[in-house]
Amino acid sequence: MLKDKNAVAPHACVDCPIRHRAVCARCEVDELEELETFKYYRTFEAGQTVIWSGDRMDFVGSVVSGIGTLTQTMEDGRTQMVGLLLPSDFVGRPGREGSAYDVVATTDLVMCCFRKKPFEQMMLVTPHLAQRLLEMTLDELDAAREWMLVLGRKTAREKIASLLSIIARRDATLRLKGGDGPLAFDLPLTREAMADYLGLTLETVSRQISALKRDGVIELEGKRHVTIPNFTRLMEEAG
Amino acid sequence: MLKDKNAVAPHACVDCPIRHRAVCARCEVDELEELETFKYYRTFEAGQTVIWSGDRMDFVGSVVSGIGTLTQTMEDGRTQMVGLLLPSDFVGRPGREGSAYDVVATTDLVMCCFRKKPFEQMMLVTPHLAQRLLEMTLDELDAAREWMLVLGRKTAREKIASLLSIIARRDATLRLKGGDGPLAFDLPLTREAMADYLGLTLETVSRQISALKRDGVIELEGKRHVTIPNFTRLMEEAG
DNA sequence: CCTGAGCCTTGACACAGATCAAACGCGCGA
DNA sequence: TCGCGCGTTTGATCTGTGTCAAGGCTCAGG
Repeated sequence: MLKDKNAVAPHACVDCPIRHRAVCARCEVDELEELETFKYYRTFEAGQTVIWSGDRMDFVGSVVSGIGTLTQTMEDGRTQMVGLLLPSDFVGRPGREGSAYDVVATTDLVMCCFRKKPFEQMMLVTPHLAQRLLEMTLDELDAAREWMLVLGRKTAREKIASLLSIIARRDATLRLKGGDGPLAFDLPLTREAMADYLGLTLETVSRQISALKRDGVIELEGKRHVTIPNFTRLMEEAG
Repeated sequence: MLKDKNAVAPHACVDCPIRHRAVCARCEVDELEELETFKYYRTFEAGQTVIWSGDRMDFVGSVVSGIGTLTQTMEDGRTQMVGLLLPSDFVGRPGREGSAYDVVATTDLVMCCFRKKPFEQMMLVTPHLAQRLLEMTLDELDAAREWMLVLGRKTAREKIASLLSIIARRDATLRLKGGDGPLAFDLPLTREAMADYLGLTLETVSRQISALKRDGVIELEGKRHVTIPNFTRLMEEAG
């Protein structure tokens, strides 16, 4: 687990893999240089908690690589995932002291962090930063509302199909291959994490995945590697 | 229903009831004057559709008075409400052609609209506007995520209690009375609309409201007027 | 006054998904 | 190599909520 903990050397922003999709996407080179004066990297191992809900946060930042989750928990332990953090996604809210959610690294995770104070000040005078953050926030709001439909109105089978199609689509765009042959990817989430995302129990998740496999909608190799022979079929199953 | 259709004379922004909470909240007087050059009012009767999902939208705007809803519908008719529009809430997304949701007036509704093109251009050069919109969008995102927990993990009874406490709290802040005696308000939604918000059927909503009444958590006068004898108790029921 | 249309309530029953329980399989450390 | 732990699968049963159906209340219009 420790093997490549230090493999991620801090890079210059201009070489950053998320350069054109993160909050800094619209920044000019001189603005990037300013950002770099208060930027630092942090790495987390799979399973580690990045921040606890309510904890003071003195940074904001972007996911560079790996996958994280945003979850809310009730006193009695019921938990609901409210966001999936993928490379280029933004964490933290300018103008707020604490975190509203638990943030957990699902896989090994690298984050590009900015000290909050200077970031907030730079936002006030750098429209490129504020504009991009607004755009990203509006996209996240759309995604959250899409997810409300899934949570409120879809059946367990449709929920699983929805999740798979979202992961498949993201994966396809990340790898930017236009070829529409059978899609294949590794599930980045455990059955339990999927259950938390979908408002189900892990047993139901397992059963519905088995059912989709039995019905030929998906193929499984091991527990995690999924291939989608017919994406249209999957979309129909998702509603 | 037509009685006060024209009672809402266009007002000057400086006298606007939502002056300090809407998207224009941070604008200076000269900025308000610029906004007024491309602003107009529209009124809708209860039940009327403001925009259909997918329709081209040539304006953005704020709710001045009344209540509206944002809903998504699946082909087979299942619908999920994804947002409640209260006075000062913003409708529409700068930089997008069509509406992503159905927007419906639940009560008679007055909207302050801005032609989209000039609004977008003004946003680019007016940080006060963009900053405030970012802040409002972040708040909406938090509300949506809060709602995801309700939809995914709460029981029918908890869902109803959550909805009632949200409406009660908003109502209390709108009327700005610090007094914490028994709260009372009129439900602005039909049972069916509540069901759409909560991911339930209208029968279940009706049953759970009856149960909360039977258990003394709420009191009902007619079908719509609710009083909360003990707000803490209601919060406990909401989880 | 009657009538009909919305909206709401209540009951009986069915079923999707939760809960409880057992066992599998794979990887890792001893 | 064994054995343990974690993630997963599968089975049996229970239960909360959906579905279908009937009837009530209230208000507007004839």
